[in-house]
Amino acid sequence: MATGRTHRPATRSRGIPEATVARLPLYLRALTALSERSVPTVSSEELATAAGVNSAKLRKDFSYLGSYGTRGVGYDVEYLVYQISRELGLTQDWPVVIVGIGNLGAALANYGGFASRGFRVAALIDADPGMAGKPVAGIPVQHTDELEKIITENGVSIGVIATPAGAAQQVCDRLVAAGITSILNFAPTVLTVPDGVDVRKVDLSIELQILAFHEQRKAGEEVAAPEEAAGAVPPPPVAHRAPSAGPGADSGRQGPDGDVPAVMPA
Amino acid sequence: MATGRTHRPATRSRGIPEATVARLPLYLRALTALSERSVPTVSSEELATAAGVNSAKLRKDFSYLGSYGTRGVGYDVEYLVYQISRELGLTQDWPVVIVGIGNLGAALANYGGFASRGFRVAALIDADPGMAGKPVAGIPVQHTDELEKIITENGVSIGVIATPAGAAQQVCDRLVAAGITSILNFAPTVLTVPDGVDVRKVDLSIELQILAFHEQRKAGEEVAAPEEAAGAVPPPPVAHRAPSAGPGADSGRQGPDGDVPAVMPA
DNA sequence: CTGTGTGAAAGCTTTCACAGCT
DNA sequence: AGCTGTGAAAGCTTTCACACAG
Repeated sequence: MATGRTHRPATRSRGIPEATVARLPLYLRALTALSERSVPTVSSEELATAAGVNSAKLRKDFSYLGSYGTRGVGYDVEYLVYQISRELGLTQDWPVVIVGIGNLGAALANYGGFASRGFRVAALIDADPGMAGKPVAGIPVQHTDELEKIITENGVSIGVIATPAGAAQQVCDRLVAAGITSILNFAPTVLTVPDGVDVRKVDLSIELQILAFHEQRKAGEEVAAPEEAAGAVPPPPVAHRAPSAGPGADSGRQGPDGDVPAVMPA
Repeated sequence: MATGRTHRPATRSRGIPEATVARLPLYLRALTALSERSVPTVSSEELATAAGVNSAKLRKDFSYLGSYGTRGVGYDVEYLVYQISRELGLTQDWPVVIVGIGNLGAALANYGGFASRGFRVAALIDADPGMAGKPVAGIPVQHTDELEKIITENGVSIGVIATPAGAAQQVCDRLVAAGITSILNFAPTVLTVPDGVDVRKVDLSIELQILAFHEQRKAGEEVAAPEEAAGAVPPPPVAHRAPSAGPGADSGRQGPDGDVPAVMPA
C-alpha cells in the first residue's frame, strides 16, 4: 500500500507487545475496583478472573512490565495500580477535544470514565453555529472555527471524532494540522493520516456484523445445514462458477478467548 | 479460570480466521461505496487502499471465502458485496434490542449504519419508568419489565447493553435467560456469560488509554528521556526494588498496521 | 507449600513472492 | 502483460508447565 514503512527491525528493549498494552487498561480497572474495596493483595488467578482473562496471560503481561509480584503471595494492589498507570501514561493529565456533539458526542462528554482516569475534556467542538455556547455536560460547545486555537492554546494532543462520516476526514486533517497526534475515531470511515499519528477506531456496525457472523454460525450448527434460509437470494450478477460447493455446514466454531484491538500508526 | 473449555482441535473445513471475519465488514463498506458509484470491478490494490489494509492481506482474506476474483482483472463489485454479505449473515435481518437509553443508547438508536446493513432495532428498553412511551429515533422506549416478552415475541438474538456499569451484568443475565446469544457491551464491565454466548465489548476509556500509552511514547522519544515529568510521584507503597532501571527511553515504537478485535465466546 | 516469572511449544496472523489464469 | 490465489517464511500471541523465591 503505497508508502511501505521502513520496517524497522524493532529496537528491542522496553517493547511491550501491543496485545499486552491493550489489556493493561482492563487490569487497571479491576485493580482500581479492588483498591476501592481496600483489598491489599491479589493473586494472578483472582485478578485474571476479575479482568476476564486467564492467569497465564496476565502473568506474562505483567512480566513485560517488570517483576512486581511476590512469589507465594501475589501482587500488591496499590503498587500495581501505580505501575500500570505510569506505564499507560495516566499519571499525567491528557486534555482531549471531542469534535461532533450529537448524541454520541454528548454521550462521550458525559461519560464519567473519561474524567476519572487521566483524561480531561478540554473542549467540545461542533460545526453547527446553533450549538455554540450551549453547555453539554457542563462544558460550553465551541464552533469549529475555533478548533485550531483551542488545540494550540490547551496543548491538546488527543482528539475524538464523533462527527458524521462525511465530515470525519476533513476534521481529522484539521486536527492533525493543529498538532493532534492521536485520534479516536467513531465515524464509520477509514481515516488517512500522516506518519506518526495514531488512529484507533470504534465502529458500531462492524461490531454488530461480527456478532451476526457468529450468530449465523450458531444457527447453522443447530439445524445442521439450512443451506440458505428460504427467500429471495439475489443471484450472482456474473456467471462465476461457485467455488466448489454450497455454504458448507460445518466447523464447530468456538474460538478461545482472543482479544486484541487495533492501532494503525498512520 | 474455572471452566476450561473443551479445547476442540478445530473441526477444520470452512473455518474463516477470526482476524479475517473482523475485516470483512471493512471490505463490505468499501465495496458498498464503490457499488453506489457504479464501479463494476476493482483490484485488490484499490480495494485494499479504500479499506485501509494492504493488498496481500486482502487477497489472503478473500481466499478463505473462495475464488471470487478474476485473474488479470480484479473483483466484480456487486458479486463480492453479495458474497461477503452472505458470509456475514447480512442477507437476513437481525432484530436487535438496545437496553439503556441514555445519551449513548439514543446515539445508537439513531445511528443509521445500524438499520442500513441487516440490522433492525426491534426495541429500546430502559429501567426508568419516566422514559416509557417516550419515542427515541421514532421508536417508543419500553420498560425493563417487558424485556423477556419483547425478546421472545420478536425472536431477538442480539442485544446491545448501553446501561451504566452497575446494571450491566444484571441486564446481561436477563437477556441471556430470555434467549439472547450475542451481546454488544458498551458498559465498562467484564460480563460473565454462559458458554455459547458471544460478547463483544466497546470501551471508550480503554481506547483512550491505549492512545495515551502511545502518545506518551512519542513524547518520550522526542525529548530522549524525560525520566518522569517533574511532579508528585506517588512512592511505591512497598519497598520493592525497581526492576532494574527507570523508564528507559528507547524502542522506536511503530508497529505495522495491526487490527484485530475481540470475541469472547463465553 | 503457594503462586510468580519465564523459557519453550503451539497457534495465529501477516507478509513474501511467484506460479498460473485471463 | 496483469492481477489473483496461495504455499512458505516470518512475526506475534497465547498456552504450557515448572524452576524457584518467599
